[in-house]
Amino acid sequence: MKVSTLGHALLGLLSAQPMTGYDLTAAFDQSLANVWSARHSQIYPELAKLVGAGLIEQTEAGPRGSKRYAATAAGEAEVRHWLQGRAPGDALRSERLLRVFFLWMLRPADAAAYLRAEAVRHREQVARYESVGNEIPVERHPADRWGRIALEAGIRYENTMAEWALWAADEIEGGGPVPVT
Amino acid sequence: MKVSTLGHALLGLLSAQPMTGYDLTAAFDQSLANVWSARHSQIYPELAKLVGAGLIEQTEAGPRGSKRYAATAAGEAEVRHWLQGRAPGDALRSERLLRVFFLWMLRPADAAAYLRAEAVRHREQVARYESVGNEIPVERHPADRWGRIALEAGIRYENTMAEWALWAADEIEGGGPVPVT
DNA sequence: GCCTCCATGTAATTGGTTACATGATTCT
DNA sequence: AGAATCATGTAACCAATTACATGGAGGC
Repeated sequence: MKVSTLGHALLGLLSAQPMTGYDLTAAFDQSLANVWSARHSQIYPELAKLVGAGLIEQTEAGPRGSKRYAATAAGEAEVRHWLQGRAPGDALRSERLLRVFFLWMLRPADAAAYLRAEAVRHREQVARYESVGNEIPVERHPADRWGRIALEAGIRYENTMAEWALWAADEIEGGGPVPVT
Repeated sequence: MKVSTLGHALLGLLSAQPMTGYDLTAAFDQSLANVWSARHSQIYPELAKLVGAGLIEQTEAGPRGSKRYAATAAGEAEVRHWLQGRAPGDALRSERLLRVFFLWMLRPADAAAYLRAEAVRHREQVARYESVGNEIPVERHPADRWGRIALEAGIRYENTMAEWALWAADEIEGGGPVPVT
């Protein structure tokens, strides 16, 4: 059975604690949203597949027809195996960065304005991340610690991009036509 | 007519100079590969759609049945419009970063090893980017300059992630159990 | 009674990758 | 003659988003 990235993410979450599809959807909307996203319409069918593969099992049936799942031993083993296998190349796919390749089509002042607006957006994201970080004071589960570490990656990434955007804007607007060599 | 991101990328490339589908495929394999990727199987149908929408036109028929396209005035206008519209949120979707959330399932030493290996991979990518940068000495088209600027973003990004990964590894291995507060 | 949140599912469509398929030109 | 490269296309499949659809439980 081949398990998708979404499948591995669900298995990882369900290895920390049993959850319903609804809870999992919320997890993807909150902490996980910044590295991987998924809608409930993708999650529910994936849960059914994982049950079929014996990687998770339903542990409880609650009110409103809710179903709580937990990872089986096989499921946890699958996550560990995934974590130790080769990670993909993961070339970043960014429409925002793609646009940069075509900024020569705008007047330099407009291109610089675009970049400065980008810097602002990246800084705003830093602020959002930092407020997320402040709202999780206590660590209940070891997983929380890793959430913080991933958050730090996000903060550093956004700060780097903000700095880059300002540098690029100056490069274009201030720097004169073309500094060959 | 709604134009996809791929469509805009093709329009942008064809605004710089007329090219064949083969040439465009090569462009996506080289410089553009780091921000957006596309295979020929996606490019050829998209070109047909853009012709249908009047955004590009075939300017020349070469040997081996090759077809050269250029952006029309409407096509160039569409790119400029796209560049000035709102860029999407573009939350980074990274399987490599997703894994970090589940590293609590490994022994700390294994988790740290994973992160140090990540740092190495990011540094390797920096080296690759830098050699790409050295291989484009002269700027023929204004677009080349923007390619360099985008490349700089890639270099800064990879360096940031390498530093973060080393920091995280130390945090886990050296830092003791849990630094609450 | 009404609104909000909890809770689960399916269908349609788009975007993207992998695989299948073919053939012409150029270089050695 | 054979290999590499140029060149274009289609089909099948997978991943992901948006829209459709339904209903129960709890709070006001």
